[in-house]
Parts: sequence; C-alpha cells; structure tokens
Amino acid sequence: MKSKSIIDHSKKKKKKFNPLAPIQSKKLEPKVINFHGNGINTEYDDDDYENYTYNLSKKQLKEEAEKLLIQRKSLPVYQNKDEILKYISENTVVVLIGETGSGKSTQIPQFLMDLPFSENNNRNAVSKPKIAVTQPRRVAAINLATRVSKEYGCRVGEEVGYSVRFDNKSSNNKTRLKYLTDGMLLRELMLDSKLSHYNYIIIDEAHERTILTDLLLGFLKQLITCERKNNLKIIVMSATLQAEKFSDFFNKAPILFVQGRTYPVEKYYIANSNNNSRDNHSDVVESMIRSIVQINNGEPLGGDILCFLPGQEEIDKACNLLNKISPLIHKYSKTPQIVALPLYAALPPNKQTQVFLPLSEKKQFKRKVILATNIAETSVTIPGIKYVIDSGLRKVKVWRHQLGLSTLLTVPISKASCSQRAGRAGRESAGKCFRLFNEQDYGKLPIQNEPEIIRCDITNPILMLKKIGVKDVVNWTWLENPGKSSIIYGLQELYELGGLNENGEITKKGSEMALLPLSPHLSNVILEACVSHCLDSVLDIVACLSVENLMLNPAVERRDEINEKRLSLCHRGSQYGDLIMMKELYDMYNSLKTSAEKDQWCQELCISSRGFKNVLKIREQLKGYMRKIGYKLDGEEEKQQQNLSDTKRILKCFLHGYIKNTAIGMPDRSYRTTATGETISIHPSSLLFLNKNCPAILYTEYVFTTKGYARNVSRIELSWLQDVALVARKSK
DNA sequence: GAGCACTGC
Repeated sequence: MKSKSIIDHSKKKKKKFNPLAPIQSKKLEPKVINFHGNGINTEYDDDDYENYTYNLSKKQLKEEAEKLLIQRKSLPVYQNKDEILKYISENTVVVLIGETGSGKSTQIPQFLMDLPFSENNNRNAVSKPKIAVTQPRRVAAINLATRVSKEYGCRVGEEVGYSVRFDNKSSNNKTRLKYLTDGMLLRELMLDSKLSHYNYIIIDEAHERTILTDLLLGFLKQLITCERKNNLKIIVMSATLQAEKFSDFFNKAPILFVQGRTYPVEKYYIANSNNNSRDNHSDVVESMIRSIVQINNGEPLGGDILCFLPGQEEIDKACNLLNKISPLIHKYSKTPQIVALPLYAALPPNKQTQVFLPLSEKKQFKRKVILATNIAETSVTIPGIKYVIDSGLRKVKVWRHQLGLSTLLTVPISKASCSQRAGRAGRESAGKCFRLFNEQDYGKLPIQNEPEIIRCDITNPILMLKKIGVKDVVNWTWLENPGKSSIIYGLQELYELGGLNENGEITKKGSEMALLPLSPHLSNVILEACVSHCLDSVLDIVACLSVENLMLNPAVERRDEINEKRLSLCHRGSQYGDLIMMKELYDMYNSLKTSAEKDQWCQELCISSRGFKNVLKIREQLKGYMRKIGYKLDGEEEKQQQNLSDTKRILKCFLHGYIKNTAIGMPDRSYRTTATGETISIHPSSLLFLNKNCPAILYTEYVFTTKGYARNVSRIELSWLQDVALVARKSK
C-alpha cells in the first residue's frame, strides 16, 4: 500500500491528478499531528524559541531532536524516504507533489543534508551538500527554519537557518540548509549568477506561480543546461495539480506524489436555479448571510465558520449586518450567537489578531464567524475552523500595459483555489465546505489561477533578466511567456528611464536600478534625487511609498474626522498632496520620543504603526544600498526647514520617474492624462481629493475601478513638466 | 464626491 502513494507520472497519473477528487481518502486515521505541511503556525514566537535554545547545550538540543524524530517518522514523506531519495539521485530535476500535511517542506531538505555529495570533477572530494529552499512568504521561511532546526538539533542560524528581508539568520560557512524567500534567492542570483554555493535548490509552493518563482524556475532551467550541468539538482514542490506543466518545462522530469494528512471535507453546492446565476455578484453578501444563519442553525455547536468574500467592502457590509441581526436570531431561535469578525490586509493589526483569540466567555452559546478575503487562503491559518463558506470570488489587479493603468476586477476563483479554501475546514478534524454556486458552475472554473506574470507589469522582472545578463528577453526560457507586447512595453519603459541603451543593453544606471529593492520608476526617482541633492527627503517619501497599507482606511464613522486631522497637520501636504504629506508625517513621527507616543499618534491618524516601523527599516536599507552603489549621502546636516524650493525639487525628482503619470487640469476642473488624454479623477483617499485647482498633477498609480483614478497625487506646475521633459530628452 | 485582493526585495 505504502509504495503506491508515490508514483512515477508515466504510470497512472490520471487517477492521481483528478482535480475533482475529494480532499482526502477514507483511509485516514484521525491522529493529530502537531504541524501540517508548512502552514503558517501562529503559535510560534521565534524570539522565544531562540532564547530558549540559547540556554540549551548541544546534548540537550540533540535530545529534543530525538523526541521529535518519532513524530517525524509518522509523516507520509518520511515513510517514502528511500524511494524519494532514489528519484532525486537519479534525476537532475524532480517534481514533487506533496499534499498538505505530507511533511515535504520540513523533511525532504533534511534527508538531503545527510547525503554525501560528490563534486562533478572530483570524485574524491565528497562534501556535505548545501541546500536552499525557497518560499513565497517571509513568515513561512522563518517558521520552517525554526521548526527544522529544532528537529535537526541545532540553533536557528547554525546548520539550519533562514534569510529574508531585514532578517538573516544564517552563516556562510556553517549553514547547510537555508530557507529563504524567493526574492532573496533572486538577489543572490544577481550577485552570483551560478548560485555556486548550492548543491540542491528546492522551489516550494511552485504552484502559486508568483512572478518571482516563475523567474527562478526560468533561471534554473538555464543553469542546469549550461553552467551547472552536472552538479546542481532541483526539486520543484507543489501542493496541487500543475505537476505536468513543471515536468514538461524540465524535459519530462519525473513526478512524485505523496499523499497528505488532512481530514475529509464534505462539499455542498447550491441547488440549480434558472436565474440565480453567479454573474450577479451584487447579492453575494446576502446569500453569504443566509448561508451563515442556516449553517449556524443546522450544525452542532463547536467549530467556527470561515467565509471567503472578495473584498473589504463586502466584508464590512456583511459584518455589520450580522452583528445587528445575531442577537435577535439568538433570542428567538435558540441557536448559537454569531460573533462576526472581519479579516483583510488593510485592517488595523489589533483587529486582525481578534480572529485568533478564543471567544472570551468559555462554553458560551456562541460561534465565531470570520469573514475574510484571500488572505485566509494561504497567508493566515486560523485555528478552530470546521466550516467554510466560499463565495467563489476574489479580487485581482490586472495591469493593462496598452493603457498604462491597472484595473481591479472581481473574478471567479480557480478549482485549485476552491480546494485550498475548502481545505481550511479540514485542518483539525473533519469539516464541511459550502459553495455559493452550483456544481455546473464549478465545472466551468479554470483549473488554476492565471499566473501573475501574465497579468502584471513586468518592467522590473525584465530589468532583473538584463542584470543577470540575458540578452534576448523575448526568447528567454520563460515558464510562461508574458507575451511579446508586454515584454516590449517593459523594454521601452526601461529605455525611457535610462536603464537600457538604444541597443537594449543595460546601462550603468540600469545596473544600479536593479540593485535597489524598488520599482524601476522609484529607483530612478532616488537616483535623480542624488543629483539634485535632496536624497534625504526623497528617501523618506520613497520608504513610505514602499509600505503597503501604511495609511489605513478609517471606519466610516471616523472618516471625516481623520481626514480633517490629516489635512490640518500637514500644511504643505494639504497644498502639494500625498507625497509631501508623507514627508511631513515622517518628520512628525520621528520627532515623537517614546514608542507609546508614536503608537498613539498613529492611532489618532489611522496610520499603521507597524507599517511606520517598516518605513524606518526600508529607509535604512535604501541608504545602505546607495552607499554600496557609491553615492555619497548628503548627511543629516542638510535637514533644514522645508521651503517652496525644496518642495519643487522633491516633486521634480518624482517627475523623473513618473513623467508619464501626469495629467493637466482642464477649465471644467477635470484632469486629462498627458499620455493619452483620458479623463482621470483624484482618488478619494488622496489629500487633494477636495482640491480642484491644480494646474497639473503627478501620481504614482493609475487605477481603473468605476472610472480612472489617480492615487498618491501631487500638485505640480506646468513649467516643471516642461523642464523635466526637456532634460529627459537631452540626456538621450 | 467615492472607496484596493495578496505577496516580495
């Protein structure tokens, strides 16, 4: 039986790759395993573990590891260890499909650590291998390294370590197993294009198809056909059904399948009806609430409900409604009282953590209902979920390079997402998943989500390719070719920013841009700021722009009050817009002394205080990179009071990165973009939303929702526009 | 006068 759970795709892949198969077979013994795959374990506190291990002797660490070994041996991957290793040793590339709970991300790297690895030219020099395991998310990399070092019997940063942005716990000579984010490995690749210190590279969660994993796979394919032909092995790990895509890409690499350990999840669909089509998104909130009430009523107490909705708007609406009606329902129907909790990225952190806390009064007649976006699909694991209700929708940002703008669309999810969401009900015990669409509609869903690289702006990825020395980007080893026109748009954009010359070769400036952890546009802004001697101020703003969800959305009741407050505090910002506001906020934040003061200040202005801490880190990192590139920083003494000429200088730097993102004020008080002449409106989240008298505006983002909106808007003068355009033309 | 899903360096 055991040997059947791992197979070569040449035999019977069809049966094993049935996308409609239930989440788990019946053979499962209901045994609780302490960790599932690499799901993010919120119970871990890395600092605690570090402090804890610090006091342990080597011997004690080994003893701890011995204890864990018993548990490890029960994992499906462990039970197939020899067979898996046989495949890996016989092939350059292996694709491994490990279901949730199979232990693939923790165990397979450890198996490899024990293998002797002979360098290709020298059979005598047998060394212990070095392994890199990539993850799409920081938390996952950190938690995995923490867990595995414990199993291995060492401290984090010794034989087992990790490397993520702002946090590196690994040592060059000691660490042999390193968990890192895929962005980090790409950075290593830019500095050492052969990745010469690794013998094995494992790309985990490859099915998520982030731009960065796609790029890595493309590079690895090049490496194993040329420079590292005989001494680098690759394992592509994926939880769902893209195995054949990866296998084909790597010349029919063998596919291994390891069953997981999750509990069965029963699935229910809504019944067919003629007019209740899913095209009608307007009533998702309503049907979601109906289902919640029904399930709360029909299912036994014990086990919380996780609901997937497309966005913040729907979630807030549903939460408000539910919390209003739940006391009434509870009173009249004697069903558990519903406690509705929202969960999405822009939610203040203290509200986010509420979903993890057990309801305060023990054994009360209450049930948690969590209404979440996609954040709960992969990034966050909530304990205690037994029921999932899936609207089948999500929001995607789609970049349209033809128009230079992005659109935000509500779209049906893929079958893979469906099963990922359903799986959230089966982490701790058997569960149920209710889908708010019928079975025919399910059948029509795409198998996978569209890979990111198809729908995003790829200007930065192209710069990376150029930096690593790829000459012909159109015919590169793309796992998925983003299309000629998208590539050409990126090349053109880089040429206009001065990152490429007319032959499409990377310039010195382009090389510098590639090293900065920013979009090429923002990189260009800070490089320009060096020349204009306003790097300090521009760095403040760029660091703020780099943090997502820095300015949180105030709740409706507090909205006007907070807008007023922001406006009255930022004198220059209220006149010149959001970028200057960020500079002012940055200075205010830094002038506060205690962290309690800072936190309170953030709260009052509805600013993420964790976000602001990140701003400071990013600013430091950018400064470091600028020094490395060879720029002399102006030094802090230049920090004088801002005046008009400074504001002008700062905004002109931004024009150098965003000359295309400008619009001119019309007599009817609308704005028309300089690039295409389209009408564009200032986004309601901007400080300039009420200000209708700008001669021209500059914005860092152009989004189309109900109409075209400019985000992060600044007031500029027409003459600045001319100046910058002339300079840009001259330098070509 | 109206609203952005999620990551990463």
